[in-house]
Amino acid sequence: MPDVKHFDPDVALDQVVRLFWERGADVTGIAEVVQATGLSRSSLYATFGGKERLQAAALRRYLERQSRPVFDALAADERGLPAVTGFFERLVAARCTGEHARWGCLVTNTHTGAAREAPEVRQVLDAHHAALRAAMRAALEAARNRGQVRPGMDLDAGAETLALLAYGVNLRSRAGADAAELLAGVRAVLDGFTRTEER
Amino acid sequence: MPDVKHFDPDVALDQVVRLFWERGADVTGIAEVVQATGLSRSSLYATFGGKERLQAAALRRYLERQSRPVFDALAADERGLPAVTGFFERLVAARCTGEHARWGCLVTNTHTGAAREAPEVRQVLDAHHAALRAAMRAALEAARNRGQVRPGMDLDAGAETLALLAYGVNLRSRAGADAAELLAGVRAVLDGFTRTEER
DNA sequence: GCTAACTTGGAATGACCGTTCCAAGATAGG
DNA sequence: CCTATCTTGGAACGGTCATTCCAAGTTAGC
Repeated sequence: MPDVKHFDPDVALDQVVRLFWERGADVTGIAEVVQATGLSRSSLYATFGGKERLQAAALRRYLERQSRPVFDALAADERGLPAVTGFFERLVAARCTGEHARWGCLVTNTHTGAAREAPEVRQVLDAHHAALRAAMRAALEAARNRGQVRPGMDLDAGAETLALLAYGVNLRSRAGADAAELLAGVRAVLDGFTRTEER
Repeated sequence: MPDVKHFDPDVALDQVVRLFWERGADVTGIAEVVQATGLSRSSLYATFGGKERLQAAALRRYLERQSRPVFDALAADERGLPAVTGFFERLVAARCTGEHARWGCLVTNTHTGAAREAPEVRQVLDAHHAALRAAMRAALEAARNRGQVRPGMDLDAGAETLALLAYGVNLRSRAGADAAELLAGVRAVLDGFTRTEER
């Protein structure tokens, strides 16, 4: 017989994601969350718990809605190195232009924040890293099967490299890095991974 | 005929650097700075100005005292790729063990913080990136002169790569990344840069 | 030892922090 | 329509934020 929620928690969480992503969770007060979502403090706390739990929820949402689809597409892409190149080209474009320009990546940003040590948060950071690495690894495997990759290459190490590179791109983009420079940095790695005929 | 300072501003700033580095500038209150330095609020504000100017000063200090010496040593190292390898080995060791373990890099951490858009701060971030890239570029040049590098490589792009990689290492280390994985990621890049005989 | 110039400790400021609480409102089953 | 149960708006909480201010203390030149 109870009353029912007067709002959609899913929509609200998406708005929180945008807020934390653009402004940074640490420097965003509950008052701003209230304003952005239109919820009252009561509803917020009743639905999501305190700020730390809200931040963890937003982070999980970001991973599922923003990162995961891209990772899955990369892992399923059979083209090999061109798939990796495409991934980074889209990444740099998204980080430097469009509606999310200079927002960086919420997961990357969280690495340096205050919540980084909270278990609920750390778990998402690690899950993100594992998923990114796995996708890179899958793409590199496809590349090797197509003979695109230099002989004897360690695919696990290469996947870690590409993941670290993505973090670097995300980080620098938030501080205004030049898109062309980021792309050049990406290209140099992939050139090094590529099998060369003459040499 | 005035009174003279009862403390050494240089020592105080070093203590602030440690505090901001370990805990994060955004979440560190002035009260903590007062406690760590032993100064009074009056002396703090009279000497360094407000928090934003203090943060910029600490960042400059970090760049000069922590980063610059390492960058200079790298740039002056004539060994080529082994110099780069050594740089990253020491970096990973410093980030994952010892008294600064899991602190990350103050400059890297600042990329995602609230002060990242303040001109005084942005300037240091850019200076850091330029110095790091230049040092990497110098090391790669030495490597090419010694025939260690694969033919036709773009040294500027390679330097950007290595800089981005360093940011990735710094970032992930602050969230507890495994040293061995980080080193593997580094190795894969350098292997790709290396000239190979047979192939 | 006097005084002008500066520093220092510490109280006070108003704004904002995350969180709690409660009275009033809304809902659905009986 | 009634009532048990949940939601909602909004006030209120104690704490902390960065910053300011001032009276008291300290110094160096005269």
